[in-house]
Amino acid sequence: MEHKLYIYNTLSRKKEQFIPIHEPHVGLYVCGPTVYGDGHLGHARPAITFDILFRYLMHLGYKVRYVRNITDVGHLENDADSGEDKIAKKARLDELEPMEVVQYYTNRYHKAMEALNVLPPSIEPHASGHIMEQIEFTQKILDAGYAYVSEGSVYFDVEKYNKAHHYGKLSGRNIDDMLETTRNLDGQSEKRRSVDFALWKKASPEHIMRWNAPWSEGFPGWHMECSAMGTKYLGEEFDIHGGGMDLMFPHHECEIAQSCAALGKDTVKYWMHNNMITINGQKMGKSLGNFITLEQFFTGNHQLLSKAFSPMTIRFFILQAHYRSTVDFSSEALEASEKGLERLMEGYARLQKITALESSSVEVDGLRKKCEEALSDDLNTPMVISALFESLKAINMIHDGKETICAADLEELKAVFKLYIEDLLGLKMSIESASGTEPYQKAIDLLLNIRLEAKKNKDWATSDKIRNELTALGFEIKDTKDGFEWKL
RNA sequence: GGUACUUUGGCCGAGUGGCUAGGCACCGGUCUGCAAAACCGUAUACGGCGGUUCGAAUCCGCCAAGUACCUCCA
Repeated sequence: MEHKLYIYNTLSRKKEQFIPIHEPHVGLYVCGPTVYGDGHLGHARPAITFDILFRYLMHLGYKVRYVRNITDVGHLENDADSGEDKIAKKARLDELEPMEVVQYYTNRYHKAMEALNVLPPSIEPHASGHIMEQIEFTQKILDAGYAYVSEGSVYFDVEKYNKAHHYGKLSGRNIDDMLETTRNLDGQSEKRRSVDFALWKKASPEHIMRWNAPWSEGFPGWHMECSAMGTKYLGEEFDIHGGGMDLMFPHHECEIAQSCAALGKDTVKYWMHNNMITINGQKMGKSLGNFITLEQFFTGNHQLLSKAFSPMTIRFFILQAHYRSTVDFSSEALEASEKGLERLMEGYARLQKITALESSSVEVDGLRKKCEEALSDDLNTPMVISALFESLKAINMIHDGKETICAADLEELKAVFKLYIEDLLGLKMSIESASGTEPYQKAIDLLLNIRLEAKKNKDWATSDKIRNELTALGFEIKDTKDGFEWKL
Protein backbone atom coordinates (compact mmCIF):
# COMPACT_ATOMS: atom_id res chain seq x y z
CA MET A 1 0.00 0.00 0.00
CA GLU A 2 1.53 3.26 -1.01
CA HIS A 3 -0.46 5.23 1.49
CA LYS A 4 0.01 4.90 5.20
CA LEU A 5 -2.96 4.58 7.50
CA TYR A 6 -2.64 5.62 11.11
CA ILE A 7 -5.12 4.53 13.74
CA TYR A 8 -5.31 5.18 17.44
CA ASN A 9 -4.66 2.02 19.39
CA THR A 10 -6.30 2.04 22.81
CA LEU A 11 -3.70 -0.45 24.01
CA SER A 12 -0.78 1.93 23.48
CA ARG A 13 -2.82 5.12 23.74
CA LYS A 14 -1.09 6.35 20.63
CA LYS A 15 -1.71 6.66 16.95
CA GLU A 16 0.09 3.80 15.25
CA GLN A 17 0.74 3.02 11.65
CA PHE A 18 -1.60 0.26 10.56
CA ILE A 19 0.31 -2.77 9.34
CA PRO A 20 -1.80 -5.86 8.71
CA ILE A 21 -0.66 -9.18 10.09
CA HIS A 22 -1.28 -10.99 6.82
CA GLU A 23 -1.32 -8.44 4.04
CA PRO A 24 -3.41 -8.06 1.93
CA HIS A 25 -5.91 -9.61 4.36
CA VAL A 26 -7.36 -7.63 7.22
CA GLY A 27 -9.46 -9.05 10.04
CA LEU A 28 -11.86 -6.64 11.71
CA TYR A 29 -14.14 -7.52 14.61
CA VAL A 30 -16.67 -5.11 16.08
CA CYS A 31 -19.04 -5.68 18.98
CA GLY A 32 -22.58 -5.56 17.68
CA PRO A 33 -25.83 -4.97 19.51
CA THR A 34 -27.63 -7.00 22.13
CA VAL A 35 -30.94 -7.48 20.40
CA TYR A 36 -33.50 -6.92 23.13
CA GLY A 37 -34.65 -3.44 22.12
CA ASP A 38 -34.64 -0.91 19.31
CA GLY A 39 -31.36 0.55 18.22
CA HIS A 40 -30.73 4.10 19.37
CA LEU A 41 -28.39 6.89 18.35
CA GLY A 42 -25.62 5.31 20.38
CA HIS A 43 -25.77 2.18 18.26
CA ALA A 44 -25.36 4.23 15.13
CA ARG A 45 -21.99 5.56 16.22
CA PRO A 46 -19.85 2.41 16.18
CA ALA A 47 -21.76 1.08 13.19
CA ILE A 48 -20.95 4.19 11.19
CA THR A 49 -17.43 4.64 12.54
CA PHE A 50 -16.38 1.13 11.62
CA ASP A 51 -18.31 1.29 8.39
CA ILE A 52 -15.98 4.12 7.40
CA LEU A 53 -12.98 2.03 8.42
CA PHE A 54 -14.33 -0.97 6.50
CA ARG A 55 -14.90 1.12 3.38
CA TYR A 56 -11.52 2.81 3.62
CA LEU A 57 -9.58 -0.42 4.14
CA MET A 58 -11.25 -1.87 1.07
CA HIS A 59 -10.51 1.29 -0.87
CA LEU A 60 -6.85 0.94 0.07
CA GLY A 61 -6.93 -2.47 -1.56
CA TYR A 62 -7.09 -4.75 1.45
CA LYS A 63 -9.23 -7.85 1.48
CA VAL A 64 -11.22 -7.25 4.61
CA ARG A 65 -13.18 -9.77 6.60
CA TYR A 66 -15.47 -7.77 8.83
CA VAL A 67 -17.18 -9.65 11.64
CA ARG A 68 -19.87 -7.95 13.68
CA ASN A 69 -21.71 -10.14 16.14
CA ILE A 70 -25.27 -10.23 17.35
CA THR A 71 -25.51 -10.82 21.08
CA ASP A 72 -28.56 -12.91 21.73
CA VAL A 73 -27.60 -14.84 24.83
CA GLY A 74 -25.59 -14.46 27.99
CA HIS A 75 -25.87 -10.74 28.38
CA LEU A 76 -27.15 -10.25 31.89
CA GLU A 77 -29.17 -7.45 33.29
CA ASN A 78 -27.34 -6.77 36.53
CA ASP A 79 -24.57 -8.26 38.55
CA ALA A 80 -23.31 -11.49 37.08
CA ASP A 81 -24.59 -13.54 39.97
CA SER A 82 -28.14 -12.35 40.19
CA GLY A 83 -28.97 -10.80 36.84
CA GLU A 84 -31.52 -12.04 34.41
CA ASP A 85 -30.63 -12.58 30.77
CA LYS A 86 -31.69 -9.50 28.81
CA ILE A 87 -33.22 -11.46 25.98
CA ALA A 88 -34.99 -13.88 28.28
CA LYS A 89 -36.41 -11.05 30.34
CA LYS A 90 -37.79 -9.29 27.29
CA ALA A 91 -39.26 -12.59 26.07
CA ARG A 92 -40.93 -13.19 29.41
CA LEU A 93 -42.42 -9.71 29.50
CA ASP A 94 -43.70 -9.90 25.92
CA GLU A 95 -44.70 -13.56 26.19
CA LEU A 96 -42.55 -14.52 23.24
CA GLU A 97 -39.99 -17.17 22.47
CA PRO A 98 -36.54 -15.68 23.12
CA MET A 99 -35.69 -16.33 19.49
CA GLU A 100 -38.72 -14.32 18.43
CA VAL A 101 -37.36 -11.38 20.35
CA VAL A 102 -33.97 -11.90 18.78
CA GLN A 103 -35.34 -12.14 15.26
CA TYR A 104 -37.61 -9.15 15.66
CA TYR A 105 -34.94 -6.77 16.90
CA THR A 106 -32.30 -8.14 14.59
CA ASN A 107 -34.56 -7.37 11.65
CA ARG A 108 -35.18 -3.89 12.92
CA TYR A 109 -31.50 -3.33 13.51
CA HIS A 110 -30.73 -4.37 9.96
CA LYS A 111 -33.38 -2.08 8.62
CA ALA A 112 -31.95 0.88 10.53
CA MET A 113 -28.42 0.06 9.42
CA GLU A 114 -29.52 -0.12 5.82
CA ALA A 115 -31.22 3.24 6.13
CA LEU A 116 -28.00 4.69 7.53
CA ASN A 117 -26.19 3.21 4.52
CA VAL A 118 -24.02 1.05 6.77
CA LEU A 119 -22.62 -1.82 4.72
CA PRO A 120 -23.42 -5.27 6.05
CA PRO A 121 -20.42 -7.00 7.61
CA SER A 122 -18.85 -10.02 5.96
CA ILE A 123 -20.05 -12.28 8.76
CA GLU A 124 -22.66 -11.56 11.39
CA PRO A 125 -22.49 -14.45 13.85
CA HIS A 126 -25.01 -14.99 16.63
CA ALA A 127 -23.78 -15.95 20.07
CA SER A 128 -26.54 -18.56 20.35
CA GLY A 129 -25.27 -20.23 17.19
CA HIS A 130 -21.81 -20.67 18.64
CA ILE A 131 -22.44 -22.35 21.96
CA MET A 132 -20.15 -25.27 21.09
CA GLU A 133 -17.29 -22.94 20.31
CA GLN A 134 -17.83 -21.11 23.55
CA ILE A 135 -17.87 -24.34 25.55
CA GLU A 136 -14.65 -25.42 23.86
CA PHE A 137 -13.06 -22.06 24.53
CA THR A 138 -14.04 -22.28 28.17
CA GLN A 139 -12.54 -25.77 28.36
CA LYS A 140 -9.27 -24.44 26.97
CA ILE A 141 -9.10 -21.85 29.71
CA LEU A 142 -9.85 -24.52 32.32
CA ASP A 143 -7.14 -26.72 30.85
CA ALA A 144 -4.70 -23.85 30.99
CA GLY A 145 -5.52 -23.50 34.67
CA TYR A 146 -6.98 -20.01 34.56
CA ALA A 147 -10.53 -20.93 35.48
CA TYR A 148 -12.34 -22.96 38.12
CA VAL A 149 -15.70 -24.68 38.43
CA SER A 150 -18.01 -23.66 41.23
CA GLU A 151 -21.54 -24.98 41.70
CA GLY A 152 -21.78 -25.88 38.03
CA SER A 153 -20.59 -22.51 36.84
CA VAL A 154 -17.15 -21.71 35.49
CA TYR A 155 -15.31 -18.58 36.54
CA PHE A 156 -12.20 -16.93 35.27
CA ASP A 157 -9.46 -16.72 37.88
CA VAL A 158 -8.46 -13.11 37.45
CA GLU A 159 -5.94 -13.05 40.26
CA LYS A 160 -4.02 -16.00 38.91
CA TYR A 161 -4.10 -14.63 35.39
CA ASN A 162 -2.83 -11.30 36.65
CA LYS A 163 0.30 -12.94 38.02
CA ALA A 164 1.39 -14.00 34.57
CA HIS A 165 -0.20 -11.20 32.56
CA HIS A 166 -1.52 -7.76 33.19
CA TYR A 167 -5.26 -7.82 33.74
CA GLY A 168 -6.39 -4.25 33.13
CA LYS A 169 -3.86 -3.21 30.51
CA LEU A 170 -6.48 -2.02 28.06
CA SER A 171 -8.48 0.12 30.44
CA GLY A 172 -5.45 1.16 32.48
CA ARG A 173 -6.36 -0.18 35.87
CA ASN A 174 -4.77 -2.58 38.28
CA ILE A 175 -6.25 -5.46 40.14
CA ASP A 176 -5.60 -4.13 43.64
CA ASP A 177 -7.75 -1.07 43.02
CA MET A 178 -10.47 -3.25 41.61
CA LEU A 179 -10.40 -5.59 44.60
CA GLU A 180 -10.69 -2.61 46.90
CA THR A 181 -13.59 -0.97 45.17
CA THR A 182 -15.58 -4.14 44.67
CA ARG A 183 -15.02 -5.79 48.02
CA ASN A 184 -18.30 -4.60 49.48
CA LEU A 185 -20.48 -5.80 46.65
CA ASP A 186 -19.38 -9.31 47.34
CA GLY A 187 -21.61 -11.41 49.55
CA GLN A 188 -23.07 -14.79 48.80
CA SER A 189 -20.90 -15.29 45.76
CA GLU A 190 -19.76 -18.61 44.37
CA LYS A 191 -16.81 -16.73 42.98
CA ARG A 192 -13.50 -16.76 44.78
CA ARG A 193 -12.90 -13.11 44.09
CA SER A 194 -15.25 -10.31 43.24
CA VAL A 195 -13.19 -9.52 40.15
CA ASP A 196 -13.63 -13.01 38.71
CA PHE A 197 -16.12 -13.21 35.90
CA ALA A 198 -18.32 -15.97 34.53
CA LEU A 199 -17.33 -18.06 31.53
CA TRP A 200 -20.24 -20.42 31.92
CA LYS A 201 -23.30 -20.02 34.11
CA LYS A 202 -25.43 -22.80 35.46
CA ALA A 203 -29.04 -22.05 34.60
CA SER A 204 -31.53 -21.60 37.38
CA PRO A 205 -34.69 -23.73 37.02
CA GLU A 206 -36.76 -20.92 35.49
CA HIS A 207 -34.08 -19.88 33.02
CA ILE A 208 -35.31 -20.70 29.49
CA MET A 209 -32.20 -20.35 27.39
CA ARG A 210 -29.99 -23.30 28.32
CA TRP A 211 -27.56 -25.70 26.77
CA ASN A 212 -25.71 -28.81 27.87
CA ALA A 213 -22.13 -28.43 28.89
CA PRO A 214 -19.70 -30.61 30.85
CA TRP A 215 -20.27 -28.49 33.96
CA SER A 216 -24.01 -27.97 33.98
CA GLU A 217 -26.99 -27.14 31.87
CA GLY A 218 -26.55 -23.44 31.40
CA PHE A 219 -25.39 -20.65 29.16
CA PRO A 220 -22.14 -18.84 28.30
CA GLY A 221 -20.91 -15.68 29.97
CA TRP A 222 -21.27 -12.50 27.96
CA HIS A 223 -17.57 -11.94 27.26
CA MET A 224 -17.08 -15.43 25.90
CA GLU A 225 -18.89 -14.96 22.62
CA CYS A 226 -16.47 -12.39 21.24
CA SER A 227 -13.40 -14.46 22.11
CA ALA A 228 -14.90 -17.60 20.61
CA MET A 229 -16.39 -16.10 17.47
CA GLY A 230 -13.61 -13.62 16.82
CA THR A 231 -10.92 -16.27 16.81
CA LYS A 232 -13.12 -18.72 14.94
CA TYR A 233 -13.59 -16.43 11.95
CA LEU A 234 -10.49 -14.25 12.08
CA GLY A 235 -7.88 -16.56 13.53
CA GLU A 236 -5.96 -16.63 16.78
CA GLU A 237 -4.33 -13.34 15.88
CA PHE A 238 -6.19 -10.70 13.97
CA ASP A 239 -5.81 -7.02 13.19
CA ILE A 240 -8.51 -4.78 14.60
CA HIS A 241 -11.10 -5.07 17.32
CA GLY A 242 -13.56 -2.22 17.72
CA GLY A 243 -16.47 -1.17 19.86
CA GLY A 244 -17.83 1.55 22.08
CA MET A 245 -15.67 3.01 24.80
CA ASP A 246 -18.07 1.77 27.43
CA LEU A 247 -17.14 -1.78 26.46
CA MET A 248 -13.49 -1.24 27.27
CA PHE A 249 -14.10 -2.41 30.80
CA PRO A 250 -15.04 -4.99 31.63
CA HIS A 251 -16.04 -6.54 28.31
CA HIS A 252 -12.90 -6.07 26.24
CA GLU A 253 -10.59 -6.46 29.19
CA CYS A 254 -12.16 -9.85 29.90
CA GLU A 255 -11.96 -10.76 26.27
CA ILE A 256 -8.22 -10.10 26.25
CA ALA A 257 -7.79 -12.18 29.38
CA GLN A 258 -9.86 -15.06 28.00
CA SER A 259 -8.08 -15.21 24.69
CA CYS A 260 -4.65 -14.84 26.20
CA ALA A 261 -5.38 -17.49 28.82
CA ALA A 262 -6.71 -19.96 26.27
CA LEU A 263 -4.25 -19.34 23.46
CA GLY A 264 -1.20 -18.13 25.30
CA LYS A 265 -0.88 -14.95 23.25
CA ASP A 266 -2.55 -11.69 22.50
CA THR A 267 -5.22 -12.02 19.87
CA VAL A 268 -5.83 -8.44 18.83
CA LYS A 269 -3.21 -6.07 17.41
CA TYR A 270 -5.19 -2.83 17.34
CA TRP A 271 -8.03 -1.93 19.70
CA MET A 272 -10.24 0.92 18.57
CA HIS A 273 -12.98 2.58 20.59
CA ASN A 274 -15.52 5.12 19.54
CA ASN A 275 -16.64 7.68 22.08
CA MET A 276 -20.16 8.16 23.37
CA ILE A 277 -23.00 10.31 22.20
CA THR A 278 -24.21 12.62 24.92
CA ILE A 279 -27.44 14.41 25.48
CA ASN A 280 -27.23 17.57 27.56
CA GLY A 281 -23.68 16.58 28.31
CA GLN A 282 -24.67 13.18 29.67
CA LYS A 283 -24.13 9.86 28.05
CA MET A 284 -27.09 8.62 26.07
CA GLY A 285 -27.82 5.12 27.20
CA LYS A 286 -30.34 2.50 28.06
CA SER A 287 -29.48 2.56 31.73
CA LEU A 288 -30.07 6.30 31.97
CA GLY A 289 -33.27 6.08 29.99
CA ASN A 290 -32.34 9.19 28.00
CA PHE A 291 -31.88 7.52 24.64
CA ILE A 292 -33.68 8.28 21.43
CA THR A 293 -34.22 5.35 19.09
CA LEU A 294 -33.21 5.55 15.47
CA GLU A 295 -36.79 5.10 14.42
CA GLN A 296 -37.79 8.09 16.54
CA PHE A 297 -35.23 10.16 14.68
CA PHE A 298 -36.57 9.01 11.34
CA THR A 299 -40.15 9.82 12.33
CA GLY A 300 -39.57 12.80 14.62
CA ASN A 301 -41.67 11.11 17.25
CA HIS A 302 -39.87 12.24 20.41
CA GLN A 303 -40.32 15.25 22.63
CA LEU A 304 -36.70 16.34 22.27
CA LEU A 305 -36.90 16.35 18.48
CA SER A 306 -38.14 19.42 16.65
CA LYS A 307 -38.84 17.36 13.55
CA ALA A 308 -37.98 14.13 11.75
CA PHE A 309 -34.40 13.68 10.61
CA SER A 310 -33.35 11.59 7.66
CA PRO A 311 -30.91 8.73 8.19
CA MET A 312 -28.38 10.60 6.08
CA THR A 313 -28.60 13.59 8.40
CA ILE A 314 -27.83 11.29 11.32
CA ARG A 315 -24.91 9.81 9.45
CA PHE A 316 -23.57 13.22 8.51
CA PHE A 317 -24.04 14.51 12.04
CA ILE A 318 -21.95 11.65 13.39
CA LEU A 319 -19.27 12.07 10.74
CA GLN A 320 -18.92 15.77 11.49
CA ALA A 321 -17.32 14.86 14.80
CA HIS A 322 -14.22 12.75 15.21
CA TYR A 323 -15.08 9.25 16.41
CA ARG A 324 -12.95 9.54 19.55
CA SER A 325 -14.70 12.70 20.76
CA THR A 326 -17.97 12.75 22.54
CA VAL A 327 -20.63 14.37 20.44
CA ASP A 328 -23.47 16.20 22.06
CA PHE A 329 -26.87 15.68 20.58
CA SER A 330 -29.40 18.46 20.27
CA SER A 331 -32.14 19.26 17.84
CA GLU A 332 -30.33 22.47 16.89
CA ALA A 333 -27.11 20.64 16.12
CA LEU A 334 -28.99 18.16 13.96
CA GLU A 335 -30.78 20.92 12.10
CA ALA A 336 -27.44 22.54 11.40
CA SER A 337 -26.13 19.24 10.06
CA GLU A 338 -29.21 18.78 7.95
CA LYS A 339 -28.75 22.13 6.26
CA GLY A 340 -25.06 21.59 5.77
CA LEU A 341 -25.62 18.18 4.24
CA GLU A 342 -28.26 19.55 1.92
CA ARG A 343 -25.90 22.23 0.73
CA LEU A 344 -23.14 19.73 0.16
CA MET A 345 -25.37 17.37 -1.77
CA GLU A 346 -26.85 20.13 -3.88
CA GLY A 347 -23.37 21.28 -4.73
CA TYR A 348 -22.48 17.72 -5.63
CA ALA A 349 -25.49 17.54 -7.94
CA ARG A 350 -24.52 20.91 -9.41
CA LEU A 351 -21.05 19.57 -10.11
CA GLN A 352 -22.53 17.03 -12.51
CA LYS A 353 -24.05 19.79 -14.62
CA ILE A 354 -20.95 21.93 -14.96
CA THR A 355 -19.48 22.27 -18.44
CA ALA A 356 -15.74 22.39 -18.87
CA LEU A 357 -13.94 25.27 -20.55
CA GLU A 358 -10.46 25.75 -21.99
CA SER A 359 -8.68 26.42 -18.74
CA SER A 360 -9.12 26.38 -15.01
CA SER A 361 -9.13 29.41 -12.78
CA VAL A 362 -9.55 27.21 -9.72
CA GLU A 363 -7.15 24.91 -7.93
CA VAL A 364 -8.28 21.29 -7.88
CA ASP A 365 -5.14 19.33 -7.09
CA GLY A 366 -5.07 19.72 -3.34
CA LEU A 367 -8.44 18.21 -2.55
CA ARG A 368 -7.69 14.54 -3.06
CA LYS A 369 -4.53 14.78 -1.03
CA LYS A 370 -6.24 16.66 1.77
CA CYS A 371 -9.05 14.13 2.01
CA GLU A 372 -6.66 11.22 1.86
CA GLU A 373 -4.44 12.62 4.58
CA ALA A 374 -7.42 13.36 6.79
CA LEU A 375 -8.98 9.93 6.51
CA SER A 376 -5.70 8.11 6.93
CA ASP A 377 -5.01 10.15 10.06
CA ASP A 378 -7.17 8.06 12.37
CA LEU A 379 -10.32 8.50 10.29
CA ASN A 380 -10.58 12.25 10.55
CA THR A 381 -13.92 12.57 8.81
CA PRO A 382 -14.57 16.17 9.98
CA MET A 383 -11.46 17.25 8.10
CA VAL A 384 -12.62 15.45 4.98
CA ILE A 385 -15.97 17.19 5.17
CA SER A 386 -14.28 20.52 5.75
CA ALA A 387 -12.13 20.05 2.65
CA LEU A 388 -15.18 19.12 0.59
CA PHE A 389 -16.96 22.26 1.71
CA GLU A 390 -14.03 24.38 0.66
CA SER A 391 -14.14 22.90 -2.82
CA LEU A 392 -17.86 23.41 -2.82
CA LYS A 393 -17.23 27.13 -2.99
CA ALA A 394 -15.25 26.70 -6.20
CA ILE A 395 -18.02 24.58 -7.67
CA ASN A 396 -20.61 27.22 -6.92
CA MET A 397 -18.43 29.97 -8.37
CA ILE A 398 -17.96 27.96 -11.56
CA HIS A 399 -21.67 27.35 -11.69
CA ASP A 400 -22.25 31.10 -11.43
CA GLY A 401 -19.75 31.73 -14.21
CA LYS A 402 -17.32 33.52 -11.93
CA GLU A 403 -14.65 30.86 -12.27
CA THR A 404 -13.78 28.33 -14.95
CA ILE A 405 -12.61 24.75 -15.00
CA CYS A 406 -10.98 22.65 -17.72
CA ALA A 407 -12.07 19.14 -18.63
CA ALA A 408 -9.28 17.32 -16.83
CA ASP A 409 -9.81 19.25 -13.61
CA LEU A 410 -13.54 18.71 -13.82
CA GLU A 411 -13.03 14.96 -14.14
CA GLU A 412 -10.72 14.97 -11.14
CA LEU A 413 -13.12 17.00 -9.06
CA LYS A 414 -16.02 14.73 -9.94
CA ALA A 415 -13.98 11.65 -9.18
CA VAL A 416 -12.84 12.91 -5.78
CA PHE A 417 -16.31 14.02 -4.81
CA LYS A 418 -17.76 10.69 -5.77
CA LEU A 419 -15.04 8.75 -4.01
CA TYR A 420 -15.36 10.62 -0.74
CA ILE A 421 -19.01 11.51 -0.59
CA GLU A 422 -20.48 8.29 -1.91
CA ASP A 423 -17.90 5.54 -1.56
CA LEU A 424 -16.06 6.42 1.63
CA LEU A 425 -18.32 8.65 3.71
CA GLY A 426 -21.28 6.69 2.37
CA LEU A 427 -23.56 9.69 1.91
CA LYS A 428 -26.43 9.27 -0.48
CA MET A 429 -28.59 11.75 -2.32
CA SER A 430 -31.73 12.44 -0.37
CA ILE A 431 -34.69 10.36 -1.31
CA GLU A 432 -36.95 13.36 -1.68
CA SER A 433 -35.98 14.07 -5.30
CA ALA A 434 -38.30 11.31 -6.41
CA SER A 435 -41.49 12.92 -5.20
CA GLY A 436 -44.67 11.71 -6.79
CA THR A 437 -45.71 10.15 -10.05
CA GLU A 438 -45.21 11.66 -13.47
CA PRO A 439 -48.77 13.05 -13.95
CA TYR A 440 -48.49 14.57 -10.50
CA GLN A 441 -45.19 16.23 -11.35
CA LYS A 442 -46.60 17.51 -14.62
CA ALA A 443 -49.55 19.03 -12.80
CA ILE A 444 -47.22 21.01 -10.57
CA ASP A 445 -45.16 22.06 -13.57
CA LEU A 446 -48.35 23.20 -15.27
CA LEU A 447 -49.31 25.38 -12.33
CA LEU A 448 -45.89 26.91 -12.21
CA ASN A 449 -45.90 27.55 -15.93
CA ILE A 450 -49.16 29.44 -15.53
CA ARG A 451 -47.48 31.42 -12.81
CA LEU A 452 -44.55 32.12 -15.11
CA GLU A 453 -46.92 33.56 -17.70
CA ALA A 454 -48.65 35.64 -15.08
CA LYS A 455 -45.25 36.98 -14.08
CA LYS A 456 -44.49 37.90 -17.66
CA ASN A 457 -47.75 39.82 -17.79
CA LYS A 458 -46.87 41.43 -14.47
CA ASP A 459 -49.97 39.88 -12.96
CA TRP A 460 -48.45 39.71 -9.53
CA ALA A 461 -51.73 38.82 -7.85
CA THR A 462 -52.05 35.52 -9.74
CA SER A 463 -48.36 34.83 -9.54
CA ASP A 464 -48.21 35.31 -5.79
CA LYS A 465 -51.38 33.36 -5.22
CA ILE A 466 -50.00 30.27 -6.93
CA ARG A 467 -46.72 30.59 -5.10
CA ASN A 468 -48.31 31.15 -1.69
CA GLU A 469 -50.79 28.35 -1.96
CA LEU A 470 -48.23 25.85 -3.15
CA THR A 471 -45.93 26.95 -0.35
CA ALA A 472 -48.77 26.42 2.12
CA LEU A 473 -49.12 22.88 0.80
CA GLY A 474 -45.50 22.24 1.59
CA PHE A 475 -43.84 22.91 -1.73
CA GLU A 476 -40.66 24.88 -1.99
CA ILE A 477 -40.67 27.12 -5.05
CA LYS A 478 -37.43 28.53 -6.37
CA ASP A 479 -37.39 31.18 -9.07
CA THR A 480 -34.39 30.81 -11.31
CA LYS A 481 -33.13 32.89 -14.24
CA ASP A 482 -35.05 31.10 -16.93
CA GLY A 483 -37.87 29.46 -15.01
CA PHE A 484 -38.40 27.66 -11.74
CA GLU A 485 -37.51 24.69 -9.62
CA TRP A 486 -39.63 23.03 -7.01
CA LYS A 487 -39.54 20.30 -4.45
CA LEU A 488 -41.64 19.10 -1.59
C1' G B 1 -12.62 7.06 46.75
C1' G B 2 -9.65 5.10 42.29
C1' U B 3 -8.57 5.75 36.97
C1' A B 4 -8.96 8.35 32.54
C1' C B 5 -10.67 12.17 29.57
C1' U B 6 -12.74 16.97 28.28
C1' U B 7 -12.98 22.57 28.49
C1' U B 8 -12.27 26.39 21.33
C1' G B 9 -16.22 32.36 18.75
C1' G B 10 -24.04 32.76 19.55
C1' C B 11 -24.44 27.07 18.74
C1' C B 12 -22.12 22.40 16.86
C1' G B 13 -17.28 20.95 15.98
C1' A B 14 -11.78 20.14 13.78
C1' G B 15 -6.81 21.30 14.54
C1' U B 16 -2.08 22.60 16.01
C1' G B 17 4.34 25.28 18.91
C1' G B 18 4.45 30.71 14.35
C1' C B 19 0.29 30.32 8.37
C1' U B 20 -8.35 31.33 7.53
C1' A B 21 -10.68 24.33 9.66
C1' G B 22 -15.64 23.56 8.40
C1' G B 23 -21.01 23.69 9.26
C1' C B 24 -25.34 26.34 11.32
C1' A B 25 -27.03 31.13 13.00
C1' C B 26 -26.02 36.55 12.59
C1' C B 27 -24.65 40.74 9.62
C1' G B 28 -23.38 42.86 4.63
C1' G B 29 -23.78 42.07 -0.70
C1' U B 30 -25.47 39.68 -5.63
C1' C B 31 -29.95 38.00 -7.86
C1' U B 32 -35.54 39.13 -7.79
C1' G B 33 -41.62 42.83 -9.51
C1' C B 34 -41.49 41.79 -4.13
C1' A B 35 -40.10 37.63 -1.59
C1' A B 36 -38.09 32.93 -0.88
C1' A B 37 -34.23 29.99 -2.31
C1' A B 38 -29.45 30.03 -4.07
C1' C B 39 -24.65 32.15 -4.32
C1' C B 40 -20.58 35.40 -2.53
C1' G B 41 -18.24 38.06 1.57
C1' U B 42 -16.89 40.10 6.63
C1' A B 43 -16.71 39.53 11.91
C1' U B 44 -16.34 36.88 16.55
C1' A B 45 -12.18 31.91 19.87
C1' C B 46 -9.20 28.80 22.11
C1' G B 47 -11.70 27.73 31.10
C1' G B 48 -8.35 30.54 35.00
C1' C B 49 -3.32 31.43 36.97
C1' G B 50 1.81 30.56 36.48
C1' G B 51 6.09 28.35 33.72
C1' U B 52 9.17 26.66 29.23
C1' U B 53 10.03 29.25 24.40
C1' C B 54 12.19 34.27 19.94
C1' G B 55 6.92 32.78 19.77
C1' A B 56 1.55 28.66 22.96
C1' A B 57 -5.02 28.05 22.13
C1' U B 58 -1.11 24.10 20.97
C1' C B 59 4.19 21.70 25.70
C1' C B 60 4.63 21.59 31.48
C1' G B 61 2.55 22.65 36.51
C1' C B 62 -1.38 24.19 39.64
C1' C B 63 -6.55 25.55 40.10
C1' A B 64 -11.70 25.45 38.48
C1' A B 65 -15.78 23.22 36.01
C1' G B 66 -17.71 19.00 33.58
C1' U B 67 -17.95 13.88 31.77
C1' A B 68 -16.91 8.71 31.51
C1' C B 69 -15.46 3.97 33.52
C1' C B 70 -14.93 1.21 38.20
C1' U B 71 -22.48 -2.73 37.97
C1' C B 72 -25.73 -3.58 32.50
C1' C B 73 -24.80 -0.05 28.43
C1' A B 74 -22.56 1.24 21.54
